[in-house]
Amino acid sequence: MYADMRFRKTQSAGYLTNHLARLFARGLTARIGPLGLSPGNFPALLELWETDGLTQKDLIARLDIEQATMANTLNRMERDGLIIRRKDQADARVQRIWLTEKARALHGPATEAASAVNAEILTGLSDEERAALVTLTRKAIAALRAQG
Amino acid sequence: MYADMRFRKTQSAGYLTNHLARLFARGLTARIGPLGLSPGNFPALLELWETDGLTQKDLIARLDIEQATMANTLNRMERDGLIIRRKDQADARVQRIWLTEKARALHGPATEAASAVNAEILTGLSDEERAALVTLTRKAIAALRAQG
DNA sequence: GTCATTTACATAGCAAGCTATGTAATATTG
DNA sequence: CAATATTACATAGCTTGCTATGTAAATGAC
Repeated sequence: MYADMRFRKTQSAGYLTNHLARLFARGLTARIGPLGLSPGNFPALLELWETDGLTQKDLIARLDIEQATMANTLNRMERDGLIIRRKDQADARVQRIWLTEKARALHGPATEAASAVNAEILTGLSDEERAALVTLTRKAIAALRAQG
Repeated sequence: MYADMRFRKTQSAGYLTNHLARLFARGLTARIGPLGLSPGNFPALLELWETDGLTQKDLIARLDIEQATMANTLNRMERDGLIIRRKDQADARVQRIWLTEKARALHGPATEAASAVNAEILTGLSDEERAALVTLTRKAIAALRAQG
């Protein structure tokens, strides 16, 4: 009489998005691992390639990542020779994050690798479908940001 | 003369999918935490609510999760009183996974919570857009599965 | 100007993903 | 049937996300 209302993973945006995100992460790990990078570095690197010398607070504001997560990621990046942290002159609480020469040199190869992963993971979709997926995903995120 | 070809996070399916997946995970944690569940339990629970007494290998095949990840998740679920593991009669290498009464009782509340999170995170999208997001995401995943 | 509050960051500890490797039981092979 | 290979699972150790909490510096209140 009534439709089957069980929860179906193949109809759940949350379930599917988690799965697709893991596929992207696997692909990115494979492609940027040889460069000495891991997926968690990527967000911070993108911001710093654009604007070097940001503070941890700046990065957090741009990336929707928790402060503690960023602090730990920056620790690993410093350990791996991608950044150095220098105290801000005006405010001793603030650490400014500067890319090393090594990290600057990885800009081209790393973003090319990321683009390749995007193409690879979305091989099953047409150009229009890929554009739609990007637009819808961005729209969902933006709506949440707007309302808080 | 030429378009700016920098990698843009707002145009990257991988970047955006990772972000959206984190938003789903945060929402799910908030909603199912009070039930004594966490997001990582959900995939295994969905399969076991459907078919109790699966083996770890069965779960892995259904979920595209690595064997070691599943073993650790099952350890936590056992610790938290959601499952028990019993040796298979025919093959002593095999552990069959059985839901506890507690876990069976959570079927309704947990799937309702997950549905609520899906609705909540996608408030910015129309019904048609939500359906399109689900379809595109599923299609991308399916294409990768098909080719291996 | 001192005391309380806020800010910026660090640390501890857990979840859940991964790869690599170990181990016991079963299956296969000569 | 003994030796080898394979299978099913466990364990170690890493990354990256989270919450909760600690700490030093700067700011604000009186």
